[in-house]
Amino acid sequence: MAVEALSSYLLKADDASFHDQVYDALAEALTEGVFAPGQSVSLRTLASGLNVSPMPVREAVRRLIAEKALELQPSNKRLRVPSLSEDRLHQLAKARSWVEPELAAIAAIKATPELVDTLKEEDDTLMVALSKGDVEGYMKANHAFHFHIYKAAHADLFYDMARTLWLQTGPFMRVVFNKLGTVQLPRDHHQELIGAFAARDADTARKAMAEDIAEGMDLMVEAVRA
Amino acid sequence: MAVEALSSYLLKADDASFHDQVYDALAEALTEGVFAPGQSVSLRTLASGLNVSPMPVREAVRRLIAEKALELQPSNKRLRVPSLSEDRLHQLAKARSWVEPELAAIAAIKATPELVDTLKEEDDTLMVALSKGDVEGYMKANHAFHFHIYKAAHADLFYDMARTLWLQTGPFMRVVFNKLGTVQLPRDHHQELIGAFAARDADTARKAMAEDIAEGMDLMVEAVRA
DNA sequence: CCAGATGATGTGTGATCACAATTGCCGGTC
DNA sequence: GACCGGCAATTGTGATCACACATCATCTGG
Repeated sequence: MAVEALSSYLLKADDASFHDQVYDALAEALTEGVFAPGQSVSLRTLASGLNVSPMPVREAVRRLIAEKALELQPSNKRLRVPSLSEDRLHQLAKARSWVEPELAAIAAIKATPELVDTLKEEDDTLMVALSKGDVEGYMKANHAFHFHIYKAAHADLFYDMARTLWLQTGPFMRVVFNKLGTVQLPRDHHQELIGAFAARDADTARKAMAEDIAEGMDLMVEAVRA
Repeated sequence: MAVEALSSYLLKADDASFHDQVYDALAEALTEGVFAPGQSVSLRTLASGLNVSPMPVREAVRRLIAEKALELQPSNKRLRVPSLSEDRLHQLAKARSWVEPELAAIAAIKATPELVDTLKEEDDTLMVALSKGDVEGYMKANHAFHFHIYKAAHADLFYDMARTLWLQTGPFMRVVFNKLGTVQLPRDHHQELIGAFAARDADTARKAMAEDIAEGMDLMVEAVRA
């Protein structure tokens, strides 16, 4: 994977420290599947790719390791992107199937018309990407759709759990979606979700989100098995 | 809190890197409530308390921040132990009430006679501590009891979620228990759990664990509210 | 006697150097 | 041509230094 392209993920925010910026950049890159599962990376390579010294990268990476978005190979002590086992995928699916519906339910209660509008927009851009076969655009829009909801729940701990879970799911999501193509991508239950938020119906939101995730993860389990 | 006493938490394991040892030491100290909520700490202080340079402490602390066991004050950018809000406590309670019963259910299916024996022993030492009014002993034994179960589930992701949640619950658990004294400490549902593991009954294990946690967390919510 | 300025101390952050271990490459041997 | 030994480059880790900023104490001026 082109490490040189990493610098484009660095957004200028002078108030934030370097390692925070580096963390954000790497987190986004991982979530969007820039890195392949099993790919090995190195502090110095990342550092030069991001035009910073290895120091802030070390701290950002340490955090990503804590979140299991990266790992140190036990033998080498060398850095790499985790390759996903079917067992771990199942655990991720289970965890996501609990956390994210929960967030959806909380958000539904607190839902505002503004949120509903935003979600409609995000869903539109998602549909456009879907029809154009744009995998990257689909992933970005889908990510945005979900996390606008989660953010609206104002439940920091759950939000962060969801963020971490996506961080771990990201690297091979890309692989799976590239293999499948957008044709087979699920239509999701986004309309159902939007309706639930408009009606502030927590139960429907929870159920719709649960099904949305279950379908998506089933797709990945199938793809990984092959 | 006496930072000098920190070195006793450092267990000699030459194969592990310094920052791992430092992390383990700080994690255990946090789980056992050595640090008070809201207490501010510093890299150099911790480093000298652990007889290492600030470098490995930085990485260990970075990881603990990622796990929300420590935090950087937004104003100062200074390090401190998070003080717990009632809202966050509720989220912790909800998360624990899902993850840990789940782990108990998985562990029950895989339970061995050895596990049951170990749990019986742990419960005995817990009862002894309880009768002696030994808060610290109670907390250690309770921790050991729960995590022997979770370990037996062999579900890394869930195990780590539980570990992180305890890390966050630790600092003020001590405060609450000190305030309450061992007299009011819940008898727990440990016997029920042991029975479920002996019978490899997942549903009973899940239910018993759920009640165990619910009661414990209710106690803390009450104490925090006061 | 007290308030506000000023210095000293402590803080997190980042860069750089040193080091042991591992990896990868290149040339030589069988 | 395949295999193996040895050297160079790369890796993560830890220590140390420099810096900007916040905090706290002290001192000065009113």
